[in-house]
Amino acid sequence: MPRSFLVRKSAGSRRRPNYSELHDSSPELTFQQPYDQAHLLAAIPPPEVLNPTASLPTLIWDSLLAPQAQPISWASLLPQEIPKAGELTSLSDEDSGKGSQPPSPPSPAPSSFSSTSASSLEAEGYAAFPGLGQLPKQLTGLSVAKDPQSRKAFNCKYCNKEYISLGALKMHIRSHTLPCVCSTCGKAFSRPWLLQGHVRTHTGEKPFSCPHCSRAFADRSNLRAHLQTHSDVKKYQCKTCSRTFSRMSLLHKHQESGCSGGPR
DNA sequence: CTGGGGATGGGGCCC
DNA sequence: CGGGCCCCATCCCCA
Repeated sequence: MPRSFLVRKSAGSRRRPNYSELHDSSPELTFQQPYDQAHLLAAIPPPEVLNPTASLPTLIWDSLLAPQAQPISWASLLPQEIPKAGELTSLSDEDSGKGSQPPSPPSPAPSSFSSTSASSLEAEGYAAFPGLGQLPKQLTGLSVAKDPQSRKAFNCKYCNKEYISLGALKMHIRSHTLPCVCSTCGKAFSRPWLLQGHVRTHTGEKPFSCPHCSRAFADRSNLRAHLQTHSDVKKYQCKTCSRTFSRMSLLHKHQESGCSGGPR
């Protein structure tokens, strides 16, 4: 099942860090994507198994998403007191958190990025709505739309998306408020670990090493993708030409560019 | 056009 | 219930 089936953002907003405005999600989206098929494919392994059932996950969401109003201005979110650049490294402090974090070397300034910038941010950015931890009902839309079946539903005040749990909604709200701000560039993120990963782009830290080559990555997912390049068997296959790809995105591109049909 | 790296978002799960 | 982490998805960019 698609992971972001409920909360999809426009491609542009996701990728384009326009710090001058808050990206927003789209209006209610409840697609049933052909997408799952792709997932299934992703699970196909042995070459012999590579069959024409390969999917063609067409991404239509983005095109359907229109920019929304920005309920909260960036100005109001960017903490005037963004921690000095020096505190940056404190972010990696989270590495020491649970241990599942990258085997990164100890960070110089262990501390509390999250408790610093994040909280200060929250204090500021959330001033309007007392702490994310206790989302005000008026915000969460705890104007709770009780659906007909009497099942509780929580609506986001910003985009009106609906969630079946308050926790999910709170998490979603963060994507609007972006409480985690990079002290180096000011970019904001919805979750601390997202910021953490971002910070690595500044520090150059690459805690995830490929066991097959000398490459290292800042993100585990990217290492995983990289590992595919070492694999003889690519996971994603074009059902038209049977060609296989290491990434779904490559398959997408291949198909979108018009698969010639014949195997190469 | 293809392949791959970099960056980032979000749901689910675990503690 | 909340925080943190995992995993997956996807886009952009460049060679």
